[in-house]
Amino acid sequence: MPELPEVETVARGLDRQIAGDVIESIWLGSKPEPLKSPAREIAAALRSKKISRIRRLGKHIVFDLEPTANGSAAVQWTVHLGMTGSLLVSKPNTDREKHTHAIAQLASGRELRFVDPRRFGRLSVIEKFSPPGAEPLDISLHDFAALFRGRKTPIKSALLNQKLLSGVGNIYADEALFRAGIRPRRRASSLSHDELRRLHSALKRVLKQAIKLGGSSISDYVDSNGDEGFFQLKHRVYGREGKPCSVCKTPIKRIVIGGRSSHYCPKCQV
DNA sequence: ACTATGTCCTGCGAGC
DNA sequence: TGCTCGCAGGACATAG
Repeated sequence: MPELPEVETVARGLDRQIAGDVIESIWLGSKPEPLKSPAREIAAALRSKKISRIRRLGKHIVFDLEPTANGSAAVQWTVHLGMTGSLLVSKPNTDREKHTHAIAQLASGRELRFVDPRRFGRLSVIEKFSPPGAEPLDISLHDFAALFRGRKTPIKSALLNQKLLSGVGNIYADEALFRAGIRPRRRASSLSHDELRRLHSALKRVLKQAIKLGGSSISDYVDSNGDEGFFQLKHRVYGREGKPCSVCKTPIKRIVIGGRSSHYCPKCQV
């Protein structure tokens, strides 16, 4: 589910709501825990910590925790939402949703709940998190072009490779390729300079617009308030198989690339 | 080093 | 109504 715009929306919402709050304690649920770090390490690292800020790096939500007086080092708590994860700020007496795997009790009396039906999400504690790839909203055209040099893989797969770009997912890869007029199966190394320029610009444009609209709510994505996004209304190809292209009316095609469904207009994209 | 494929999990909608 | 199948925003491990 959550790609860069959705994760950005959640992180901004959390920063607005709970930055400055203190995690009094944490409850970690059930057997196959969605944890990268050991449970006791996470619990110990979060207990009594003040959250100085919350932000997005790649598709990760990063909580900066202030060091405590007894000299413990400053650490970060990272949350990856996987396909179906959500982080919700709730009143403590509200019903616990099914598939709630972690709850942080905050000093303000609220709770931060991690809910994830498919359990692909991950929680972890780390000294300083850094995403593996470049930040799509910041990367220069020069560096962007260099990412794809000599790569035989389809451009769609390259866009999804988090070691190249951190944050692009299936929806925004398809939407950016449509806006740039490039077919998803094209070999990454085959793109001309002009195509790379268009893709670089289209990707930033689509991500920024999606952030403005609070992301795409396809099935169960909601932000930290439980509110839906609206960018799904702006999708031109994703999820529109067989429907007419918004530009030329040609039916949108759906193919599978690297195991991921990929949507494009056979006339507008070359 | 790079690329393709399978796997982890649960839920939902389509089709029979 | 109720079953089975395919599919779903992601990211890893593994094999070639």
